[in-house]
Amino acid sequence: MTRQRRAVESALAQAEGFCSAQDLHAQLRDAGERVGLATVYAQLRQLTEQGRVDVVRSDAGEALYRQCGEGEHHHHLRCRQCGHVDELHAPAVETWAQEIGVSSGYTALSHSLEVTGLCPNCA
Amino acid sequence: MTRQRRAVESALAQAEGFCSAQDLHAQLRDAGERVGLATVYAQLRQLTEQGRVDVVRSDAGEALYRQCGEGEHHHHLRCRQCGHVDELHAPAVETWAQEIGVSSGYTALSHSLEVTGLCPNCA
DNA sequence: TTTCTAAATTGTAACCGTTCTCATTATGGG
DNA sequence: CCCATAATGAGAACGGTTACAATTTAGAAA
Repeated sequence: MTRQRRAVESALAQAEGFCSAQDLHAQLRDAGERVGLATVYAQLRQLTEQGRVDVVRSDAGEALYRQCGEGEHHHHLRCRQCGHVDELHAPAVETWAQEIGVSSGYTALSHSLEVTGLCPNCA
Repeated sequence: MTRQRRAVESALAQAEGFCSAQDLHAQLRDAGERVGLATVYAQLRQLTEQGRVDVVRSDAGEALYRQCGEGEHHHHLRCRQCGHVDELHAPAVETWAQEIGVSSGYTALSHSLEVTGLCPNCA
């Protein structure tokens, strides 16, 4: 348990929702914590392997990280054309994902869902 | 409508499920079609903008493409530890995603869903 | 506390998928 | 057939991520 490890976890906890490794690195630098970028990546990989953070990929291909079990979980309805994003809440999908995983013997379940289309303005 | 355009569309149609730009490029090369990698990317971008193909990101950050409206649509249950993937079929989620999009005025709807966890072997 | 060893850290270089550049080639209307 | 316009594509550039190796650090043992 090193100073850097604590710093990364703390930065993740402070961040709301998903943020990239480089965001975290910049945030730590701004906060005066000297942590190497390679270390941020290493910590994030460990945390991911332990199932303590979720990873999704942005459209740009960047990896975005979020602490598991944290606040509001929701999904996105995104326009392919203009990039506009609405939030979706779908309790039925939450329970479905949980149950389908459990029934296959999986644990530490998480999921990601995105609906894409053309919004009224772009159609 | 160029020879290369037809070749890319044809390769996409032949491919089952998602495949990467580089896969398509290799497939075309093997089939004797001379198409530049940059052209494959350009075509895929156009097709994506038109909503004729879906894009998802693999865990490695590669963009994977799939023709819209094509055959079997399904989702994945993936183990975070060993990478094992099971296919999921979820008619209820399909219709939910469709309806939620339509009710927001969206058209040309598509969606992606992935459930992750630790499989029985890795738990 | 001091010493020691294995593990963590980190700057830099490499990697790889993707995008950009721009000279070349092809298309299709007139 | 000609020409203006757009598409093509080899190679360079780019950006996020990972590998590497030298240095530093944590934590146990003495």
